Amino acid sequence: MAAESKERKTWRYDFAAIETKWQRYWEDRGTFRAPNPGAPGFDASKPKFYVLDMFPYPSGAGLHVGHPLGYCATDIVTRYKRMRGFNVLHPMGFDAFGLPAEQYAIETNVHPAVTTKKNVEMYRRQLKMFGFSYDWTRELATSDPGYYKFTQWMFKLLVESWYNDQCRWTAADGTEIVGRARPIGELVAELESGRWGVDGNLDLVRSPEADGRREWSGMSATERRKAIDRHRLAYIDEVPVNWCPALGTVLANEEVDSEGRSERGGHPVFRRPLRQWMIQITKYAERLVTDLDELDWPEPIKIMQRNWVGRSFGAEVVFPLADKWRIENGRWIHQTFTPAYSLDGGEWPDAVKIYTTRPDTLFGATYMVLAPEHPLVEKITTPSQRKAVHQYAEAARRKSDLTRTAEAKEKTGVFTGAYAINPVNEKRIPVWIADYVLMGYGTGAIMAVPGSDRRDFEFACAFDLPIVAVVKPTADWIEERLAALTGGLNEAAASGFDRVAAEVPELAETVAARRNRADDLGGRTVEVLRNNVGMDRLVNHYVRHPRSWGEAFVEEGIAVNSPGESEADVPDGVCRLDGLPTEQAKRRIVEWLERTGVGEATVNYKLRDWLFSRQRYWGEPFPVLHDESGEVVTVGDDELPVELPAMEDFRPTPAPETADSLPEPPLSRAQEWVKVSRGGRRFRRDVNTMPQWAGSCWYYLRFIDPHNATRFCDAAAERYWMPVDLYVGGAEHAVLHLLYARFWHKMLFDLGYASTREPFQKLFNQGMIQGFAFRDRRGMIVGPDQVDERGEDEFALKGNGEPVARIIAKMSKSLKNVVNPDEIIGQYGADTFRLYEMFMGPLDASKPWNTRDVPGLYKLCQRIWRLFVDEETNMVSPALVDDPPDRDSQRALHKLVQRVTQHIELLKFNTAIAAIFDFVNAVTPLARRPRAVLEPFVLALAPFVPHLAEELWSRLGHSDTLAYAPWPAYDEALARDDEIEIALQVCGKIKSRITIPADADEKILEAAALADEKIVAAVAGKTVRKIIVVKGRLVNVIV
RNA sequence: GGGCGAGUGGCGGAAUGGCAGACGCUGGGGGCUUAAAACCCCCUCUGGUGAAAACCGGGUGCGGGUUCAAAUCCCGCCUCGCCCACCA
Repeated sequence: MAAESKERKTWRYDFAAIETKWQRYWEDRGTFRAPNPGAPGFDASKPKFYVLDMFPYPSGAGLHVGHPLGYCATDIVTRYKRMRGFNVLHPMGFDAFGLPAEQYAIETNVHPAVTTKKNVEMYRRQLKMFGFSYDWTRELATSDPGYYKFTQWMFKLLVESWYNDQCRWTAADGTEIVGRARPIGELVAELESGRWGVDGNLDLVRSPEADGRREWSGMSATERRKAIDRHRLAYIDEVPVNWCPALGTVLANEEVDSEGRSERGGHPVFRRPLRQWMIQITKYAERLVTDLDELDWPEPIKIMQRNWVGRSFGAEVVFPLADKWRIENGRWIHQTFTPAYSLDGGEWPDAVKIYTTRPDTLFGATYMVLAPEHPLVEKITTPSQRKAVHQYAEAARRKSDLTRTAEAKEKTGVFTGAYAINPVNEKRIPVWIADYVLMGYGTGAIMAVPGSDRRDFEFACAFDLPIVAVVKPTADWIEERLAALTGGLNEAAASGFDRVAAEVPELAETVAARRNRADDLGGRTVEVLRNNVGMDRLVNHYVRHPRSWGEAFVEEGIAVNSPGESEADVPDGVCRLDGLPTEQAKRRIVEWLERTGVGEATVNYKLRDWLFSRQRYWGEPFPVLHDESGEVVTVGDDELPVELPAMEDFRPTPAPETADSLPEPPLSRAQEWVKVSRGGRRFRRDVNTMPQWAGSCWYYLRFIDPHNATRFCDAAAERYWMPVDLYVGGAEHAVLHLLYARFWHKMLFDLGYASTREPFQKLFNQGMIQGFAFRDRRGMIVGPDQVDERGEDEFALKGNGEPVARIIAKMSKSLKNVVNPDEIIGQYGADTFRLYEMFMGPLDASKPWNTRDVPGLYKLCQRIWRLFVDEETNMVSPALVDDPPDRDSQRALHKLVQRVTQHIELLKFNTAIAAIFDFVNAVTPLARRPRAVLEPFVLALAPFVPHLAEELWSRLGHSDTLAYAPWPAYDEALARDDEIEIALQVCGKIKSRITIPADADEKILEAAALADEKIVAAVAGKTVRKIIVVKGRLVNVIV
């Protein structure tokens, strides 16, 4: 405790000794152990609070200063809630499986199990230095077999369940839900009983007399298995992957550059289909969107999740192929089916089904486009087009998604030679293929409405296809377009404009006249045009000649160019849209589509099924076996965990750089492990592993009961602790982790293993801690150690003095601006570090680390220390007295407690700490500081600087930890000032200030203002028209 | 291209319709000290007038608007950051 100075003994604030002492105390006594219900020491009378951090991925670099930002915040909340009398669950663990560990292991040639263990130890040691009040008995790591045993068990649940999307049920909390994951046995029972059948696509058919329905009794064992497998929540499908033979590994889209080469090494990458596990997260799309409404999450995160799920409302419409179908008296007749094919309930043969969000624009569909991979392409392409179509489709297939996107500027495509019939106007329209249509969204085919869609417009221009406007543009849009077309005198704009002008003579004349006067053609020109030509003529011109205007009107508006309501010569049964605003037109056309059987309203989602296999070593093995015929069975629960085999060589296997080589995951080389026999049958284990997300999908549940060997978590404990009341982490997980975990939780909820519909009730995103970096004249990055500060915002290179610019950027090795928390703690202590990070600014803002600011917080710790401890004697300061509190120190205390309490609740720690500064500034000068004021102050300090607070608490004579001491109360009346300063304004300008009793009412304030001599002077000679009095703030005199 | 967020002193930030710049850092001045460190006190948005006290004015990215009153609300623009990106 004692730091000895050279000349005389003083008893300084010795953070190192204090922090070590109290960390040991907490650890030895198990101060922060949180018992589960029923366990010894559990107090059922207290409410619960579950505070969760996003657990770290233990990388080789160790903790950097960004990690503790969120952890400091949750620790403050945790300690505060504990003192408010909550049972608090606050655990920590490690997301220890995953690609970076494997990559690091490959680079350093050390086994990932070894590096992971080492890194976890380093992280744990670093985390403990901060004095976070985790219940360390609950620590877990996702790579621990005792943990992934249950990850595998949950994967088995996915395999052994299906999603009944027609199941209406009431959850225990009373909510009505449509759709529910159920054990696969329930589906089998329905099929076996004959109540349900399947159709040709193996979709479920529930009505007994539906067309194409196949009965269970008439199916072979293999067919039955296929039908069942197709409905499992986890299923196997052929999915294209980015296969890089040279690296011997499959790459994520982001790891492939736009040239189709690997980002690392620049080796060729091939798109190859691979049999992989997929998870039907899409079944939960609707619930993942609607359940967001009741969560206390930042709105931007909710928006991101909604966008990711991408729900849209529209219609599916059938476009029959022209050489197969004709229409007679409103009835569709197929050429070859005799008798005429019945449409009731069945799929249309020889027809293209499209999805659109704008069914109101159906009359403007002048051609169609299929994705190059669309299954119909083969079938409909005419012989003369076959070669071109093939080439195009093949080229598209090789391109990665990224490449396709990168080339998005130029529209490309090929005509198939086939025509389809637009069902609303019975026109023959050509069918094209183009890579701007994606197989993965909607039906993989579109109707092209170049008059109402930007991409279709570009395509129609590129290939000279007809463009029909079906929505009347607004005057605003026409003006904007005109301004763009006539803007300035530049040639390109003018030539675009000339096309319009050629057909509207008055318009041309006006412009020519102005052009001759060398006037500006922007701005006012539009005004002149509007007056000379008239907006109606311009709007009508667009409706007749949209192409001339160079851009499509894609917004909503009034329908045009379709049969109108009042037109007499329209045959019966034709849909009339003209004159209707978009919303009504949509409703009318959908009704028409459904009545005539060529379409229906549908909901579509961008969300895709989740690709769950990775061709990597360092992950959870799949708990499944493949037999020689390809049949898949799950292993028994008693065989879990399926342990990852210890392999000397965990590296990927490079393969020859040919397009037909296939990835060989590292596990395939563990030959003894791979081969399994059961009951005389021979099986092979799945050699893929699960993605890193798997372990983090349910770790918050394992924390509740981490040592349970028989169940992932005790049911009663789960009911007690869930949901997580506060979840803090970085925004980089806004979509994927949080969406996957929500899905996973809902699956467990449906099957009765989780008691809440959502896992994380409140979410908070911490901002990023950035760093300063320096850039010299040539743009090279220079480390801060080589830079001198020359003056205010002026920096120069050490040595030659060349000026450098300071930038704020992410902390990274390449910018040489990473700050190591160990160093800061070594120099100033954990309490100072915690204060600094919390005082930097709002928790959710990104802000730059500036080590220069740290000593200010260190000074605060020292000042607090001296309030209590006499440095000469190492005794409690003589200024600390047992007097009853005087008004000033009492007010300071109540202000402090009020502000700290309110700001902790709002997670505004920077301003809470400002309140602590204010308090210290207020009581430092006092010669006598009452114990009744300083004791509660220590308690209010405890969440922020727990070590210092414990030390002071014990020096004040308490023998027990303050971790469970009741949080100090405050009285708003005692926190209030007796007198306050009021601003006096004349016409909103401050002219004077007065000090007046805080409770002065409006009348007194008004009178005081009018009596003030500066106000009297300012209003002299004018009539006072009005006086606005804001109590406690200001008086504004209007003259 | 779309979505989301941000822009306030030399710096981090405070104030979410009511006194702009709380609190901290940096810098400057002073005190204590043989001296230094530490510590304590004062000043520190800006222009003008003034010896000074003080007084007058401007100011929250830019331009407009609403209001007695705008950093805060509305419209338009600029810059930066993050996420998504041909989603029909």
